[in-house]
Amino acid sequence: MESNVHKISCPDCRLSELCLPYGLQQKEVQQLATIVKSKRPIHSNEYLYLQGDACLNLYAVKSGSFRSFITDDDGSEQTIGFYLPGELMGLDALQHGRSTCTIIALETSTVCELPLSRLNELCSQIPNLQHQMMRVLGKEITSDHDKIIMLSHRTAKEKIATFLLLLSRRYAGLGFSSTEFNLTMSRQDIANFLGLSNETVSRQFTELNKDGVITVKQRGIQINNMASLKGIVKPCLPDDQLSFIA
Amino acid sequence: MESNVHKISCPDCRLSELCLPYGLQQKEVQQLATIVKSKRPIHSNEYLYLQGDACLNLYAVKSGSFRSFITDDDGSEQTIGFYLPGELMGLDALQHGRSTCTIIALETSTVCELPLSRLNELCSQIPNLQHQMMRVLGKEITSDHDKIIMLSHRTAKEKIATFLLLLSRRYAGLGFSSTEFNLTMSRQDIANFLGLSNETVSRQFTELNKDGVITVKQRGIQINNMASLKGIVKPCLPDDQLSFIA
DNA sequence: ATGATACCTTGATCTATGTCAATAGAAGGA
DNA sequence: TCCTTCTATTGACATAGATCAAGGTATCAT
Repeated sequence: MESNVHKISCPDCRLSELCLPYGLQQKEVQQLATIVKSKRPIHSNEYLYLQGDACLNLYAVKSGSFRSFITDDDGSEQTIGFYLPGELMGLDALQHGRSTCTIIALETSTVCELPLSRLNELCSQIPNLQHQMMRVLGKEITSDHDKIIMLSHRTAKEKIATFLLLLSRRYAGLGFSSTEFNLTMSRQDIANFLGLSNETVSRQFTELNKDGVITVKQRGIQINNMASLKGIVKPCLPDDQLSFIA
Repeated sequence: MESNVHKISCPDCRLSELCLPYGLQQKEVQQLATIVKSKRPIHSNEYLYLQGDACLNLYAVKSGSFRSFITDDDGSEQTIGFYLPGELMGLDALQHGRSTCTIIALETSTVCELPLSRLNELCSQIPNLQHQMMRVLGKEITSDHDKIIMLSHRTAKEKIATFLLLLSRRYAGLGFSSTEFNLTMSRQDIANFLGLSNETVSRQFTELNKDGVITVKQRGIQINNMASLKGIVKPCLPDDQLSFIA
């Protein structure tokens, strides 16, 4: 079973600037790498962990993408967020060591596992790492606040435009095209995430397509007019604050 | 100016079980107390800090209550949360040391100030404190997730019922009545927080009052039928998970 | 007390978005 | 390739809640 665990080298990882090692000195990154475990690939629709599971690790996305959602007692699901490479999952379990949501792979994906116990020890020894953890947690909180604003004060069109714009930025940050990408999640997932019906999501995509702002071919998205897209999003997001949605 | 800063004694504070000292040993609580500063009272409508301010402290509510909100570039406000005694403010600034929201007192209130630099040092020395910080941050995150669910998947009536139920629980946790309390925020604040218009909030209060579930006299709330109120809230909140809304 | 101001309630109407229903297109397995 | 299944689109209709407008009620300073 331990054959699934491989040696990891954060210093060589092309995501290290986006992930926990950010801001650490080379020596510190190497220390961090000693506690990181690589896991076997997780296939589409496989769970990373289930709501209620004991969860004593953080997980960094190495490749692929994930969706997190909370299941109500009545069985209904609420998508909380999507995760792309370099982003950290498992912060929801920090409170009680028990996950409060389920995380599922949207495509074949890989993750790095960081045991919280070891990570906490290391934080005591490496002030930079402690600071970086605080930054990451602070970012999660401000990103959640942005989601709260979006859900309560934006129209369907604004929500879709914001969603696309943020994906665009996140892909760009990963070195991919900011104007052409494939959605790894279904319309239903997007709808649920944005607090809309899937029909409304579909109609908004169609409209943006008709207006020439984007070209939609199923899950393939091409942004033709970035300025218009930004114009739809409320001016409350001054460009550099668009980093949310995790 | 330093006359505003008083010695503080966490070990004697009746809120210590709700606040950061929770789970710490007596000696550790005393260590924590050495870095805590008491501040002069903050009056109604005074700011604790403004969005964009450098903010290198956490603040614990000692008495009174606060509202936090984010202001868009177009000037519109979104209330993010309300804070009661024992709760921590300032977590939004952890990412960049700069606050992302404004916090305003809803009544004359007092706070304890914790410099982040000192707090981080102390976390390195006291593993229990480090864990408690993680728990607090984890709680903030799960509480934000609950807000996200509420905003995107609940009706106006469910939102109001949830809001009242959670206030009730928080007051109960503070040793106050769970069935009778005064709202310290306006209808407008509640509406904005829940993503509703103030008219809708007003109508929902009126309806709950007519149905005998609660008695509303302006800002005075009396819960007459706790069971009905819980019945309105979706079953997704299994009683002990109602601890959110900060 | 009195007036001014802010807050709250209530009613009438409008609209964005949800819901229901049917169709169409992709994807995957035999 | 064809059939099944899942996903996405489109249309018709219903409705929760927003908006607009008016009136009522506290609160507060003078």
